[in-house]
Amino acid sequence: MEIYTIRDIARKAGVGVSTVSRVLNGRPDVSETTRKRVTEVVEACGFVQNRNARNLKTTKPVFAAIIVRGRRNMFLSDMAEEMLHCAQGYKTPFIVKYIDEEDDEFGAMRQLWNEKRAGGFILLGSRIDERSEIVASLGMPCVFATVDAAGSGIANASSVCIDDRAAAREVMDRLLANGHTNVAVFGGNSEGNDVFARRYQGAMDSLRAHGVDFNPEHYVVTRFTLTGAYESARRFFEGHREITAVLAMSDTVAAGVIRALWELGLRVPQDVSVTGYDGTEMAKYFIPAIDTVRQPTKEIARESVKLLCEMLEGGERRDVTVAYEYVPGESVAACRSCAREG
Amino acid sequence: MEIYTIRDIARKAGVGVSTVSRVLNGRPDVSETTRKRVTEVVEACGFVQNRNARNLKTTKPVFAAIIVRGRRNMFLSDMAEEMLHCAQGYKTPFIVKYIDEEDDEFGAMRQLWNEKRAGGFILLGSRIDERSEIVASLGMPCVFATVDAAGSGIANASSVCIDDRAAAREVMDRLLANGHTNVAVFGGNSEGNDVFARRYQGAMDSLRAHGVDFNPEHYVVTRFTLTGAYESARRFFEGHREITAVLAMSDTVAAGVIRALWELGLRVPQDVSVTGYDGTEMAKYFIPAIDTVRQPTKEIARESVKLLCEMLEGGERRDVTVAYEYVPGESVAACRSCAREG
DNA sequence: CTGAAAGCGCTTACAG
DNA sequence: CTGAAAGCGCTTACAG
Repeated sequence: MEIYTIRDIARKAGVGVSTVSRVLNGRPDVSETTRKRVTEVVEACGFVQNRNARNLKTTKPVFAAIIVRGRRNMFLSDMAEEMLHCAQGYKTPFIVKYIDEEDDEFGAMRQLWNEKRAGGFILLGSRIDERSEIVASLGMPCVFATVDAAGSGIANASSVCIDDRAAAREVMDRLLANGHTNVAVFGGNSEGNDVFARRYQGAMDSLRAHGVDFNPEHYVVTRFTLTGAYESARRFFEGHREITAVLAMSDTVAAGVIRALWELGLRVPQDVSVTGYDGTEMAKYFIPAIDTVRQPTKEIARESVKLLCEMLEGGERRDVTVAYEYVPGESVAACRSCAREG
Repeated sequence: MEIYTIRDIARKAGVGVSTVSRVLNGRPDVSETTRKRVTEVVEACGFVQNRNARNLKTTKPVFAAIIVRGRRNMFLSDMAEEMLHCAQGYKTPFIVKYIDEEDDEFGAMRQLWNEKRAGGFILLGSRIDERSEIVASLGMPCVFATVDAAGSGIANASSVCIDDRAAAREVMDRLLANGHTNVAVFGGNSEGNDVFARRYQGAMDSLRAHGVDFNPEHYVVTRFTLTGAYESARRFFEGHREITAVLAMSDTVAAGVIRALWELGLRVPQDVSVTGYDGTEMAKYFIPAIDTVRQPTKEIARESVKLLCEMLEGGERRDVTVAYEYVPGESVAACRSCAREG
């Protein structure tokens, strides 16, 4: 099979290359006869446009790009899919760019921007730190999804998220209401100013409000995979049988923890209560179903797309908070070994 | 922030564009002084190459591309990652291209080939059907991973897979050995000649060998998601309480089925045994852990990469069969309601 | 409605 | 070791 260029097609159809280009791009200013002839040749040859040449030449940005960091994260991939779905209602075409967990989303933005392909970005699974200065320097509309950009001071960045601090506080409130005072928290790095830090703060808010002390040793930094969480939990519970509840910062982590407890002979929720976060399919179908905080995927997706399109047309940056929902599962129960309070 | 081109860098550094290009691509034929000067300017400007221009110009294929269809499939994404890892041992750079479950992997190949970017392909989550003619017509080395291309007649396609038919047969043998004669099979479309058909055949082989009849109603075509499997199972078990075991064609499907059974008050494995397929993390951490067939990810990845590189250097097509392994879990038990045989 | 020409940002012989 | 020039395959004013 040969590789045809637009010139080959033009020659075969007996027209100029500009005409072929017009047909290919569905421009209206081509006669029906010509269009038909060109189309036939294109199909007969199985011609495929070279996107590199196209993108090189097309200098005005025509895309909005959704950058997803961490392709293994179902919560994020589902969100991206949802965004693509919402985007159909707008004139701007959206593309999704998946990058590795360890890759640099800001570098990816740079690249896309440099190729004048993207006029705006939605960032999923990103965080706001020193490196996000690049967002400010690029100067084009960006939306951080599931991350709060309110205090970031980036003039061109909006954000859509739930109130993570309040959500984590509510989760801890519920554990405390069930009599659990020896709670371990499994999450990401709690320093900085990202979602994990916020959730950590929320959990601490709750404990503080109830006058319960928190032993820093009970904060476990874990990878956000089943295996990672499982191993962290196995290690942790060797020496911490006093714990009666675990607040995990993702459903995946919660599942890994539950399995580890199960192997240690501790039943959930009878012996230990465990909560998750995100509201994924997994939380719903795991046995026991995991109590979790549902981040409203569809709504975050819809708002993010809307916000970006607004900004693309000159709108101001905004920070949108959407409502989270505590979804009861089967993984939390009243503490049996604890003295009843109140 | 400005967009710089290679010309801008050349001007600022007081050299020609060719020299900048040489530095950028790490060519040896540049003096150290010049290299240093150029590098400094590049960094000061935060210059990023335009890949479109680069790829347009670079006409000889330099990549091997791994095309993964279905990004939600952990089994496949893990495999792709593993392949990338193995590829580091070879001179050919590999790239991964994720496409949607519903997208056309052959179209993606065409595009990549058309842009002269890829000199060879590994296909993950593909199938061999009429449309795979395009593979033959492209004529470049291809490897189907986890799919058997032995009978495909495609002269440029190798394959690496387990013996799916034998594996499914072994799974069914084990269920029969546990006394289960009323087994339902949850899988994909069993027609055609792809992995699902092979697994189906394997299951039937076993039943036939043991003289057990199979009611076609007990073959359930399901989506390969937790929700899809859950819903199929809920529907199916409404009217099929005679079933004492389920052979599912993926771990995800098995998990969805187990949850559905649980909600119907049927315990796994006490009331119903369930087997999965693939050997994923999920199977290991689910409660109960799911009996499954482990496809040796690392080995399939390694063999696929090796095979493609061989072919790229003129080697012949080959079909490699790697050993699968039945991984016992906690989801299969002897049938209680069945009359003991033998 | 149509075509010839310029140019997008690179790389790569080619000549020095 | 270095630079000027041609050209990758498109699109887009521009002129007819």
